[in-house]
Amino acid sequence: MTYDFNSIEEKWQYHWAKNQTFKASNISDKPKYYVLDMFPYPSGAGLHVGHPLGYIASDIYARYKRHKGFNVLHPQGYDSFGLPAEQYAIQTGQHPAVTTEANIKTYRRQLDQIGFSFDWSREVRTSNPEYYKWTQWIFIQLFESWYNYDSNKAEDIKTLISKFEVEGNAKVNSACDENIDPFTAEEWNNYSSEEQQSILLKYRLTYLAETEVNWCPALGTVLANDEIVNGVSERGGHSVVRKKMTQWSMRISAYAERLLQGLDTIDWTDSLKESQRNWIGKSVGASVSFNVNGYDDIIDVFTTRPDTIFGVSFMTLAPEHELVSKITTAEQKEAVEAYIEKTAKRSERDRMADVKTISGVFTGAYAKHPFSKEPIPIWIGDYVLSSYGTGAVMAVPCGDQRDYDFAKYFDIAIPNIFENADISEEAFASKDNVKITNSDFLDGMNYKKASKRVIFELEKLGQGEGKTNYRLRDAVFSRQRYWGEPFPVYYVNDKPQMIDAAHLPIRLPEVEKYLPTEEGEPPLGRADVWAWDTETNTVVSNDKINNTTIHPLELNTMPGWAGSSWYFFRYMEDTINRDNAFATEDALKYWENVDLYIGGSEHATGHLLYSRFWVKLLKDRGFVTVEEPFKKLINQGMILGTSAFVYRVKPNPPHSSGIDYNQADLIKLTNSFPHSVFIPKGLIDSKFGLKLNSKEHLTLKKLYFDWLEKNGFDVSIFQNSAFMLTCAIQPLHVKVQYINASDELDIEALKTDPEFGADYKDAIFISENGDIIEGNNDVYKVGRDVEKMSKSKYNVVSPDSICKDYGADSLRLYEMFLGPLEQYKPWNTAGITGVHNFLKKLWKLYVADTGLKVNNAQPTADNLKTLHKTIKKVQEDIENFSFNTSVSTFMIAVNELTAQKCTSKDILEPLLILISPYAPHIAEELWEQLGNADSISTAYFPIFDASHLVESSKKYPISFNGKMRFTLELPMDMSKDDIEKTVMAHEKTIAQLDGRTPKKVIVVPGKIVNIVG
RNA sequence: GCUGAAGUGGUGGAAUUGGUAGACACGUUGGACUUAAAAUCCAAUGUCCAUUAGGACGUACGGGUUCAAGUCCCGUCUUCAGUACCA
Repeated sequence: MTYDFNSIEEKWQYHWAKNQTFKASNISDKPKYYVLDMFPYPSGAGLHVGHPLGYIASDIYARYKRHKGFNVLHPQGYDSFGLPAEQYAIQTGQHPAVTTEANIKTYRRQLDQIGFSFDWSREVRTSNPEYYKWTQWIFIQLFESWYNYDSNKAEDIKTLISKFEVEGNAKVNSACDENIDPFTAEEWNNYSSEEQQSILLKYRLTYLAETEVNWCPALGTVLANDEIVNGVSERGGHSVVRKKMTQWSMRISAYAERLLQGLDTIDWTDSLKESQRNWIGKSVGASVSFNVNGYDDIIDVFTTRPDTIFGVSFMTLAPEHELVSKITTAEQKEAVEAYIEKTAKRSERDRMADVKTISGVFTGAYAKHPFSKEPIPIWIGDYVLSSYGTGAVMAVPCGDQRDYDFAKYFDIAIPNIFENADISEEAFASKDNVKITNSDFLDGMNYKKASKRVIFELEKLGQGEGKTNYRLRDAVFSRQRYWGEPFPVYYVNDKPQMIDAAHLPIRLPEVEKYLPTEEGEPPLGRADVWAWDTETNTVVSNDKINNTTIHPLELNTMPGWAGSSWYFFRYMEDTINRDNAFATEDALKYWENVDLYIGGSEHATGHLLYSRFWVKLLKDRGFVTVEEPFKKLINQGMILGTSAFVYRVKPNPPHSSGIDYNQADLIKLTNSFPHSVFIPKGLIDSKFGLKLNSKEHLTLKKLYFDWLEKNGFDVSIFQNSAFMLTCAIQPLHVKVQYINASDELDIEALKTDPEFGADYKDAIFISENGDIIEGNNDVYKVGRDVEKMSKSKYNVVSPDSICKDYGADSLRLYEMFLGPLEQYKPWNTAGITGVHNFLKKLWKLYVADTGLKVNNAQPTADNLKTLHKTIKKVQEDIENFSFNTSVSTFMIAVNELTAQKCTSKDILEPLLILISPYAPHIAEELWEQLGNADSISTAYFPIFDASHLVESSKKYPISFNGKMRFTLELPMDMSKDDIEKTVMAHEKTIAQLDGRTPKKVIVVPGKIVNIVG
């Protein structure tokens, strides 16, 4: 019997599905364990071999945990709202729901064939109305919440209203918009309902606000930063400007401190926690208010260096700062407006990245220093971002390098307030060893003392206070797109109103086109049936809008991260119980949160931060009991493609002086040279394209000259002159399917390719020794380079073909074998034969041509040693997520047991359990053949017994000055002194020393001997 | 720019707490089997010098600590990712 992986895998995949082998139960005596993958966006291209990497790792872990006696929840679903489906809809007119459904089918088929132990009964899709009903519901909870810093949690907005009714807003300590006017209880009670709504919006955890976006007037839409290349839109190259737009925002900043503190309670990598810490960006300092001369306005700044306040020689506002237009003097108006227009065209990322170009304009206005009362010139500069802090800085050139460069550039004074600091070349930015001088009451103080004093003095003046600032900004939650969750929001007199949760979901309306409207409204502006009837509580036709009972609905949709910020709770609930809650209390209580979460590091500051935010809100409002969604998190790396290149050479027109010929004619002829000639990478000369007068060069030259002659050009004029024929080289991607393990191109396959064959039909390939390849006389070697897998680079490898040719078990093993899970690594299909051969060897260990070989033979000591060192290593590896080394360990075990001719069931049966998380199909099959009725997934993991690994002797490496010269086998229990004596007496030692007396002999028992001298 | 990560043979990678660098594979070369090919099996394979014995060099680069450094410390370079509307 041979290893027929295709039928074995089909058999077991069918078996698992039919018997619901991996269905999780919410009632169990076993301890629970929740393993989750970041769910995929179902793209039209289907899976490539890079996608399942993390899923294989989590599947191994999930299967391992089952062997270890856990009740495992291991679900999967789809993040099925998103831009690509919408782009496709715009191009083809097909409804995104239709293409998404088709894509999901493909994904499911591809995932199924890899043999994952997913509980598909709990699948979720974010674009399903039964799912997004609850995304809308959570949005309403955010709207109905405010953040109370006194209780340090989110509370029902009703508790805020009660406070307002009794005591106004003076004592309210909450996360809210800046600059809210104070009011008394009496004033509050006299406000109109509309005025009250406006005020409450400034406190709600989701609110409407003006935010800046990248607006592309030509496309009539907002663009993401990465849709903008060099300041213009990626599609079409249209200009983009920054523009303010009213959008929903999430007050995530309210949770900044808790998001920061919570990091200490979760088991994530330090690097990931560090990125979140930096993203949250806590800094402690002071806010300082500067009065603007001649106006009532003040400019608030935040500074981490209040101690340097006497070093301020100017202020810089972001060009978008609201005061700029007001305070700019008539003389400066033109320059300021020109500058603002210029910066509106630069993306924020550009502005942050570019620190070399210094630019700015003086507004003509002055602020008053809070202590010295000196006038301070107010500038604008695009190095100040409106979205960070207050959009204004007090510039201290002697203590901040950017301020210093700005001051130098514009010739602004740089007063030195540091004792013994040299600021002739650069700013003195250190906080250590600071001694303040020229600073009135701060003279002689250090950073800490001076900062404290300044804050004290500022508070006395009422011009500032100590303040903690976070870089974390509130998250914009509106998207001007079609394919996302609709908001459960309608507008009465432009004031947003929530639809009662009882009437959810609000389903996406039909539109005839997925583009923005001509007026620049989002695609939902095209819907005809998109108004809310407050009497029937239904969505009705727009023409019924009367603004009394029927009102317009919100036209924006929610962003991609909305649905993914809570999906892990949905899986906890069985599908049948999902109607009345996002998950029942029992389910939430049982599964708590995700024990192991695996996904890409690109989500470090997006998804992973937003999810934590929503979970904290849901906890505050009493819907869940956990503070953090993901206890342990592993980032998997990316599998990159190994692109293949062929190199097309084209002759450059010769250029020779002193000969009479028509150069223009020659160029024309050369450009129409009809042959496609390809040379292998090894023959490329960086200077001339080909090595001059080499064989391949002469081949090209002959073809070229023949062509010239055929067209009536007399080539003899070049024969005797000293001209050089150089060529241009053009590397072209070719499909990696046509490349074998030795980087050789299957020329025939390329020439008959239905897609590109025509381009290569008459191509001439030259081999490494310079000959034209005809038939099988030689091979063409391609060049290789590692790039991201992408359709356009023809380096995409599909798991379908791998499963068909080698089997899912080979794919699973190989993906793990490639290297550490978290690392980026290139895929090269050639290497898969290694693990495939291993599986064949494994099979042969159990099955001979005549049938099963396994018997009840007594295991030998060697058999037991091999088995137990494998148990130990594999268990350690899985627990450390070091899956690549396990695969090597299996190979070593099988090699050893094959050499030992082991047939003992006592060894081979437990070995199958060790391998089953990695290669479940072959393990199940052999397990069954050994006579087991139940699935191997229910078997208990073998117990490691250290007694089988005890060694009596050790092969000591004997080093001289740290260099290993020979090894010596000595008993393990030999004393240090005896080891030294034995080694020193050894003939090889004497030969090495050559009569010298060693200065020192280091003996580390069980490890090494090092002789120095 | 800022933040995070990575650099070891021809290739993917291994190396416990600082203790024999290159496990395990791929590829390559040679051999067995075969009419031949495939499959399978065996052997060699970091680079350089040497007939052998053996030696020198070697973990991105430059320093340092140590009996001993891929591993620890300082500095430099290169590559990748994120940078708030791709998911």
